[in-house]
Amino acid sequence: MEKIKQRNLAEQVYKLCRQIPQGKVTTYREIAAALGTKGYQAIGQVLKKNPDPGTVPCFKIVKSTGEIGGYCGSDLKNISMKIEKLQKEGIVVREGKVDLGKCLFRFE
DNA sequence: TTGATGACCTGAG
DNA sequence: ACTCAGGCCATCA
Repeated sequence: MEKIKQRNLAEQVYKLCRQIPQGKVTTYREIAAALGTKGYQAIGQVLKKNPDPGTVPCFKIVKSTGEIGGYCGSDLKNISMKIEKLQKEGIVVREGKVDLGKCLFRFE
Protein backbone atom coordinates (compact mmCIF):
# COMPACT_ATOMS: atom_id res chain seq x y z
CA MET A 1 0.00 0.00 0.00
CA GLU A 2 1.40 3.33 -0.87
CA LYS A 3 0.81 5.39 2.14
CA ILE A 4 -0.32 8.79 1.11
CA LYS A 5 2.25 10.35 3.35
CA GLN A 6 2.27 14.07 3.75
CA ARG A 7 3.65 15.27 0.43
CA ASN A 8 5.50 18.02 2.20
CA LEU A 9 5.20 19.09 5.74
CA ALA A 10 5.97 22.62 4.72
CA GLU A 11 2.97 22.86 2.47
CA GLN A 12 0.63 21.72 5.17
CA VAL A 13 2.11 24.17 7.61
CA TYR A 14 1.74 27.03 5.19
CA LYS A 15 -1.83 26.13 4.54
CA LEU A 16 -2.64 26.16 8.22
CA CYS A 17 -0.84 29.42 8.72
CA ARG A 18 -2.90 31.06 6.02
CA GLN A 19 -6.04 29.79 7.64
CA ILE A 20 -5.25 31.59 10.86
CA PRO A 21 -7.66 34.52 11.20
CA GLN A 22 -6.62 37.99 12.16
CA GLY A 23 -6.22 38.70 15.84
CA LYS A 24 -5.53 35.04 16.62
CA VAL A 25 -2.40 32.99 17.12
CA THR A 26 -1.55 29.31 17.19
CA THR A 27 1.14 27.15 18.71
CA TYR A 28 3.52 24.73 17.08
CA ARG A 29 1.95 21.96 19.02
CA GLU A 30 -1.47 22.63 17.54
CA ILE A 31 -0.07 22.60 14.05
CA ALA A 32 1.78 19.37 14.64
CA ALA A 33 -1.34 17.83 16.12
CA ALA A 34 -3.42 19.06 13.20
CA LEU A 35 -0.98 17.36 10.85
CA GLY A 36 -1.02 14.28 12.99
CA THR A 37 2.67 14.36 13.83
CA LYS A 38 4.76 14.90 16.91
CA GLY A 39 7.64 16.64 15.24
CA TYR A 40 7.05 19.99 16.79
CA GLN A 41 10.53 21.00 15.89
CA ALA A 42 10.05 20.15 12.27
CA ILE A 43 7.29 22.74 12.14
CA GLY A 44 9.54 25.51 13.34
CA GLN A 45 12.31 24.23 11.17
CA VAL A 46 10.22 24.56 8.06
CA LEU A 47 8.94 27.96 9.06
CA LYS A 48 12.44 29.20 9.64
CA LYS A 49 13.74 27.88 6.38
CA ASN A 50 10.83 29.20 4.41
CA PRO A 51 10.13 32.66 5.72
CA ASP A 52 7.27 33.95 3.63
CA PRO A 53 5.73 36.81 5.59
CA GLY A 54 4.03 37.98 2.45
CA THR A 55 2.05 34.80 1.96
CA VAL A 56 2.31 33.10 5.33
CA PRO A 57 1.98 35.10 8.53
CA CYS A 58 4.48 33.06 10.50
CA PHE A 59 4.44 35.68 13.23
CA LYS A 60 1.11 34.26 14.30
CA ILE A 61 2.79 31.14 15.52
CA VAL A 62 4.03 30.99 19.09
CA LYS A 63 5.13 28.39 21.58
CA SER A 64 2.71 26.34 23.61
CA THR A 65 3.74 28.31 26.68
CA GLY A 66 2.69 31.50 24.94
CA GLU A 67 6.22 32.69 24.35
CA ILE A 68 7.03 34.20 20.99
CA GLY A 69 9.82 31.80 20.27
CA GLY A 70 11.70 33.21 17.31
CA TYR A 71 11.27 35.00 14.04
CA CYS A 72 13.33 35.18 10.86
CA GLY A 73 16.45 33.66 12.34
CA SER A 74 15.60 33.80 16.01
CA ASP A 75 17.13 37.20 16.27
CA LEU A 76 15.91 39.26 19.18
CA LYS A 77 15.35 42.19 16.87
CA ASN A 78 13.08 40.22 14.62
CA ILE A 79 11.26 38.85 17.62
CA SER A 80 10.50 42.40 18.67
CA MET A 81 9.08 43.07 15.26
CA LYS A 82 6.99 39.95 15.55
CA ILE A 83 5.54 41.17 18.82
CA GLU A 84 4.73 44.52 17.28
CA LYS A 85 2.94 42.85 14.43
CA LEU A 86 0.93 40.75 16.82
CA GLN A 87 -0.06 43.79 18.82
CA LYS A 88 -1.10 45.50 15.65
CA GLU A 89 -3.40 42.61 14.93
CA GLY A 90 -5.01 43.14 18.29
CA ILE A 91 -3.23 40.39 20.16
CA VAL A 92 -2.27 41.07 23.73
CA VAL A 93 1.42 40.49 24.37
CA ARG A 94 2.63 40.52 27.95
CA GLU A 95 6.35 40.25 28.73
CA GLY A 96 7.03 38.59 25.44
CA LYS A 97 4.16 36.20 25.92
CA VAL A 98 0.77 35.94 24.27
CA ASP A 99 -2.55 35.31 25.93
CA LEU A 100 -3.30 31.87 24.58
CA GLY A 101 -6.59 31.70 26.45
CA LYS A 102 -7.76 34.66 24.40
CA CYS A 103 -6.08 34.51 21.01
CA LEU A 104 -5.33 30.81 20.70
CA PHE A 105 -6.79 29.58 17.45
CA ARG A 106 -7.38 25.88 16.91
CA PHE A 107 -7.72 24.05 13.63
CA GLU A 108 -11.06 22.36 13.28
C1' DT B 1 22.60 6.55 4.00
C1' DT B 2 24.22 8.35 8.23
C1' DG B 3 24.93 12.28 11.17
C1' DA B 4 23.89 16.76 12.86
C1' DT B 5 20.69 20.65 13.52
C1' DG B 6 16.58 23.10 15.18
C1' DA B 7 11.50 29.43 15.55
C1' DC B 8 9.73 22.67 20.15
C1' DC B 9 7.34 19.95 24.13
C1' DT B 10 7.01 17.55 28.58
C1' DG B 11 8.45 16.17 32.91
C1' DA B 12 11.30 16.20 37.02
C1' DG B 13 14.33 18.69 40.60
C1' DA C 1 8.61 30.14 39.13
C1' DC C 2 13.08 28.59 36.99
C1' DT C 3 16.51 25.30 35.14
C1' DC C 4 18.09 20.80 33.26
C1' DA C 5 17.65 16.73 30.68
C1' DG C 6 15.31 13.57 27.42
C1' DG C 7 12.42 12.76 23.45
C1' DC C 8 10.18 13.12 18.63
C1' DC C 9 10.22 14.49 13.76
C1' DA C 10 11.60 16.52 9.33
C1' DT C 11 15.21 18.81 6.67
C1' DC C 12 20.09 19.66 5.24
C1' DA C 13 25.19 18.48 4.44
